[in-house]
Amino acid sequence: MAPTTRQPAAPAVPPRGKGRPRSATADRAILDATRDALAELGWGGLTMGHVATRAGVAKTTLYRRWPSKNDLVIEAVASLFDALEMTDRGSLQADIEAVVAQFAALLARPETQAALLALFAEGTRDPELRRRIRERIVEPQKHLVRQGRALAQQRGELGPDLDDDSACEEVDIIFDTIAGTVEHRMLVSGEPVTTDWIHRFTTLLLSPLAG
Amino acid sequence: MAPTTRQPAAPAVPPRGKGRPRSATADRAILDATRDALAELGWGGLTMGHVATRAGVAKTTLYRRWPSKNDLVIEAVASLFDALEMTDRGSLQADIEAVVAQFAALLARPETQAALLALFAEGTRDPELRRRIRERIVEPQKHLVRQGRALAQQRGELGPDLDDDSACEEVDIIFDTIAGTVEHRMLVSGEPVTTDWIHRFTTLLLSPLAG
DNA sequence: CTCTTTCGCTACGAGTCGTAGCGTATCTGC
DNA sequence: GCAGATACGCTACGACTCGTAGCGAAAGAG
Repeated sequence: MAPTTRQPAAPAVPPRGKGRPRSATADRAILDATRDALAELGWGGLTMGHVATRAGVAKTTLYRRWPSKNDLVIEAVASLFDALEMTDRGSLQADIEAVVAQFAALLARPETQAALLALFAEGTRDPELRRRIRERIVEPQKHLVRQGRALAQQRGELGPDLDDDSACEEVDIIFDTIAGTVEHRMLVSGEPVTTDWIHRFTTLLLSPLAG
Repeated sequence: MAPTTRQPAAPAVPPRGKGRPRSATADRAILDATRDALAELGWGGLTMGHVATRAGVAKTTLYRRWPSKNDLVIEAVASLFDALEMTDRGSLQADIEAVVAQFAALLARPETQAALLALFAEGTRDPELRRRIRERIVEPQKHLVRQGRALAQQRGELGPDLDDDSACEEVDIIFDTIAGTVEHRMLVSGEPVTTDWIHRFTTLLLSPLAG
């Protein structure tokens, strides 16, 4: 596998150029085929040729849009995470539990499991890929933590930020704890994340406030 | 990549058979070469042929011992985790901080990073591989949690187990939280795990006891 | 010394990778 | 309309990796 990952991947809005525009249908077919193939074959079994055939598209067309498997998969997976959202449910604990439940449901999907960890694995060796993962997948999740924090501050459950730096670090530690723990339980330990487990975990997480 | 992962891999103690015994030197050379190649090329760049050449061994010899890349890597990586140990430092918090520091140092090694996540990724699709990972890598770590728990109970920092089931679940949740959080911070967020961060994380983790 | 197993070496078919060249299809600007 | 530009599907290619098979030589066991 080459260093890879240089291009900014397929642009969301193709620049209205001169010649024949790229087929949006093909884009969707390719990403759908990628997710299907991931669920069925896993990361190691996913081949560009296979995706192309399944999408009813020439292999060349894949490479015109995404220069490597990483770039293709990151786009196919990232869109799944767009569904995550933070809704005001009246208390910090309830808000967290709802988001964790959404996150767990996402990680239960077969196409998410192998893909996410394999992307993380490649990311440890490719700083550019890691940057894209953080930008496209991790940051949107971290945003949920900030939202929940702001809501809790409005309710008076949390005090206001002391300074920006420590607030930022606190968001980081909370985020790594929630995401890391849920991922580890589901993907490594391979045990289910039930509502009961979520409740106990969230209680543990919030106990500094209770005391 | 085939389903793989059927054989119990190379036996620790070769059965004293009749003919020429397998070279223990070759075993060590192969595992060392695997770790080196992992650090240098990552999971995707690691090829059986490359490992064989680097170890000064025929490719056939690799396949006689480990039937696939997974089996080879799991053995090469698992031995690194044997170094983790729990020592009595006088308090639960100090004990945890010491173990987390060891764990973080291990995850900082380049050969551990890509390999661990790639193994986890394959494990999501291969139950047998996941079982071997849990047996060879996860269980030894979980044992540290049980040790720390027992020490804390001796000191009176923790009450005795109520029943076996809930104790077991508590060990699970603690373990997933510690391992998941540290892994997520180092391997996904890509941020350093300093002694200061460890202290703050451990304090958060133990706050239910403080209150 | 013989028997058994492992050793390194070479070669093989199958599969994947990423690229190049071709003729065709489709959209834009004149 | 028509010319230019671009994307399309298709085919073929060399380079690489995979996992296996067959060989003669080496090394320990009895």
